[in-house]
Amino acid sequence: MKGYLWTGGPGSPASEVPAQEGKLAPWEAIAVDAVGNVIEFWGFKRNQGRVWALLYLRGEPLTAGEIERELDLSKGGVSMLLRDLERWGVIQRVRLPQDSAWRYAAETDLVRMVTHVIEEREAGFVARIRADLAEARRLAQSVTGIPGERLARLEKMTTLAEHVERALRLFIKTSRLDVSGVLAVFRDEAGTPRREKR
Amino acid sequence: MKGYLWTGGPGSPASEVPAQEGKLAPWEAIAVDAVGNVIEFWGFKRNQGRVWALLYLRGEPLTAGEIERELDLSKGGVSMLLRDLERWGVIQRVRLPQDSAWRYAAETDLVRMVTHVIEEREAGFVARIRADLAEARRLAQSVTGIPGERLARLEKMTTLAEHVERALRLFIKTSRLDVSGVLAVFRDEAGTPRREKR
DNA sequence: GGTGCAGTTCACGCGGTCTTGAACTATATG
DNA sequence: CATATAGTTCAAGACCGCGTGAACTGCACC
Repeated sequence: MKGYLWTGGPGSPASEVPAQEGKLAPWEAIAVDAVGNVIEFWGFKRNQGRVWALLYLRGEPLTAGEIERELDLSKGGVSMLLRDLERWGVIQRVRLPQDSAWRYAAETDLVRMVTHVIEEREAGFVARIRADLAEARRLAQSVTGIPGERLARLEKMTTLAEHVERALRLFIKTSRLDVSGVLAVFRDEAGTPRREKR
Repeated sequence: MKGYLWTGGPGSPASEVPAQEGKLAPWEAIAVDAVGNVIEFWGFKRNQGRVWALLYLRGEPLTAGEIERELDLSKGGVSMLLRDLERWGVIQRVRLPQDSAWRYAAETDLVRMVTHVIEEREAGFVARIRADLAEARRLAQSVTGIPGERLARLEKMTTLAEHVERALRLFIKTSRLDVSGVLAVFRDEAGTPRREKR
């Protein structure tokens, strides 16, 4: 896709790194970006992942200013990112005794982290979907003349949502994710003639 | 994060549907949109989900033109959406004997569907991340003076990625997702003074 | 009170993605 | 072969989220 920074050819990659790299070691940069990519893939902001990764790798709490410099972000941006992360329960704000500025530390218990996030984000969303589907089902049932087969499909979707929601809630409580029952219900389909693949 | 755009609350979802809904029954519209939202949340296009949902609910294969009308999409858009879905193995293109146009049918085996998608999308992505982290680890080890504690954290991240990748691959093979070993490794952390929430 | 630094908020612009619509190709039908 | 209909491709534009940077608040210390 983008590739207009490679005009120099494969010759000398490291020598002409744009400007100041802040202070990030190369290995840190790679790791931080990798996490950023995962997180983005998950539907969060890339930089949220990068900030968390930096804090996690460093181990010790950093100030907003340090993060700003290390990751080359703007002041305002860091502020918002940190606030988001704090709300997710993914970092913690700590005040060192003699220091005048806040510092931020990554939550290191990944299980707790994932639990938290699912609780605040996924669960609510899934519940919402489940409700919508239930509503659709209710409406559909109140109308005559709908082929039972279609209703069945709609019901299948609702129960899928219900199962997922249940599995998530259970995961939040027990930290154990069990999806065995979720998809089992749907192992292929009875009643519809299998189509041949083209 | 994204998600505050969907239709109204459970109160009046169907009442103020924009303009002409084509021919979609209200309950269909709700269900279709619900799926669209899920799919969008998952990182696909909203309309990909809507198209699949429509086909799934209808049961019988539809033509591109019908989809276009039902969901009020453009011709070109439908064409691309269908092609995407077909590549994912999420719908199938069928040619009815006497009909001159292609028709499209939803894959009804949800397990196979999810397997497919994970295979093409997630697995490759996770592998990529794993490789990046491994690279970072390699680089970090070749440099002296890095606190062992930091290396340990980096290693933790890599093994997490490895475990996830393994779990996914296993899921593709067996249709059984087992994450018990994935997060267990990370149950909290020794060495860092945890405590006090803000 | 004044100076300086930490942190927050927000309008704006950039960049990316999705959809459209029109031009084009392919395929059937008389 | 001519015509119509189905399907594809792609450039242009609409749309939307993100990060920036500047203005602002709050706080500490002199």
